Formats: sequence, structure tokens, C-alpha cells
Amino acid sequence: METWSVDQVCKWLVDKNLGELVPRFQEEEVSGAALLALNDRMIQQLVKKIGHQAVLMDFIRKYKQSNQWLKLTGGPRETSLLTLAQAAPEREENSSPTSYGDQTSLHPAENLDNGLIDQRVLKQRRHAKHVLARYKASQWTKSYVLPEFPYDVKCMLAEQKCPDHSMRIRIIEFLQADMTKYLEGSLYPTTQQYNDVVNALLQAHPFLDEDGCGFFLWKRALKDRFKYVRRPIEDDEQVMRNKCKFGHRRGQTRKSLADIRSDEIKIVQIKTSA
DNA sequence: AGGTCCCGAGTGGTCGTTGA
DNA sequence: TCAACGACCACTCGGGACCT
Repeated sequence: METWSVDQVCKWLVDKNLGELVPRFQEEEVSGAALLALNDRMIQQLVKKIGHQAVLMDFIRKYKQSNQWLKLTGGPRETSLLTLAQAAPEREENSSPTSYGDQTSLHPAENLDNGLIDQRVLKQRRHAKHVLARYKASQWTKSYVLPEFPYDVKCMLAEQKCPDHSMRIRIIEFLQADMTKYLEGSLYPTTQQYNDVVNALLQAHPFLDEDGCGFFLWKRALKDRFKYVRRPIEDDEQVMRNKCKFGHRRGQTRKSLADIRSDEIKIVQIKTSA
């Protein structure tokens, strides 16, 4: 990637479903080396949509991680292990009883007659997944620091002035964007992650905890911000699953919702049987 | 073991605030 | 004035604790 031309970077963007960014990257002449040298601030300037920022940052981070991993371990064996581990969570997420049916087509290696090999592959995959999970967790807990706030926010924080409405929004916006980088494309931080971020903010700037309930207010604001980001999203499986699960209209009871869903199921059954 | 209650996490809806 | 966004409310769902 370091040696890529601007055109190669643009082709890569298209491959990653980020084709929308191509004109901007061409305009700014972002080569492979430049891409790897982008910092968070530059990406925020270059890419308008937070969703695209998050995806791009994630790709770059993953590339750097795998390169670092390669250097640390000195060989492709561990890299393939990493790839294996990265594939494993996806499989597990999709491992509903129905999805087991097409496993063979996706993972022919598991269908080997040799049970020993099968067991070794599974064991290796479990181990790799465990290593990656620990690595990801340590990434969050060890490396999380508050983002570099813009100048006016930094001034306000330095002066320990109580933030007004717009300043609060800017702080929350930066925290949300910063958290997104650690979420592997997900828009659902864990409670622990919300807590870590708000704790970091209040520890660095205790005056933000005005009347002792600042922690809950900032946490709720952060959650609402993520909710606001998720609201328009319609092409994310996780978001759509939760909308399906919790989504409702005021006045609708559980029963009426259940009726609607059973009607939908009936319609699907009629369609499939036809 | 099964029922009930509570709590936290998620949603949509509505209203208020802000800034262009 | 109006769109964007935050704050808050009411609601559902799932899981754990507790009780019978």
C-alpha cells in the first residue's frame, strides 16, 4: 500500500464500497503513502460523513495492525492466524441454527474426513480468536485517550468554563467520532466503553461534573449521539436487527406488534410455498 | 421449574434549542 | 424560518434475582 499511486488508492476505495470518496481523494492527490500518513484530523477534513470516516479509519488501522503483527512475529503464519481469527467472529455471529446449513460451502476445510486435522483447525481458530479478542480489549483499555479537541474547545476546557449548549455538542461529537474508531465498524459501544470515555473526560476535566450527576448526563448525551447516528441507517444488519427488535410506534401494544410480525411471517410462508 | 419483578439497553416520538 | 440535533419520555425486550 505504501507504494500505491493515487489511481490505485481510488481503485481500492471503490473495492471497499467507498467509491463516493474518489473525487475528493483525486482532488487532494492522496497516494498510498499519504493515505497511511493521514491523521484523524486530516481524515475528518477529507471525508465528510462520519460513517465513511469510521470505515476508512478502520481499514487503515487494520492494515497498520497486520503490518505491525507481521513485523513482530516475523512471518506469514501468524498473519494467516490473524486472518483466521478475524473471520471467526463473523462466523460466530452468523451461527444461528439456520445458518449452519450452508457452512460446508463456506468452509470446505472443516469438511475434511480427517478428524485430527479438523480438530487442529478448530483449536487453532479458537486460540487465534482468543488472542485477537485480548488484543482488541487491550487496544481499547490501554490506548484510549481523549481526542484532540479543536482549538476553541481546548480554550474553554483550559479556562474551566462551563460549556454552553453548542460547546457540549462539539465535545460529544468529537468523543463519538473518536469512539467509533475503536468499534470495528459497529455503532454499539458497550457500557464499559461509555463509562471509560466519560470517566476519562471527567477525570481530565472535573469541572464538567457540575452538580455531581455529570457522569450520567454526559453518558446519556453520548448514547443519544450514537442513537442519532444510527437513526437514518438502513443498510446495517446490526442496526436493522435492533430496530426490528425494539422498534415500535407509540400506542402499539406488544400484542399488536406480535400480530403484525405473525402476519409478516404468514406472508413469507405463503410466498415460499407458492 | 415456573412465575414475577426489576433493571439496563434498545427503539420511536416529541419538543426545545441553536445556528445558518 | 427551518433544518439539524440534543434532551427527555414512553415503550419493548431480555436476562438475572427472587419467590412460591
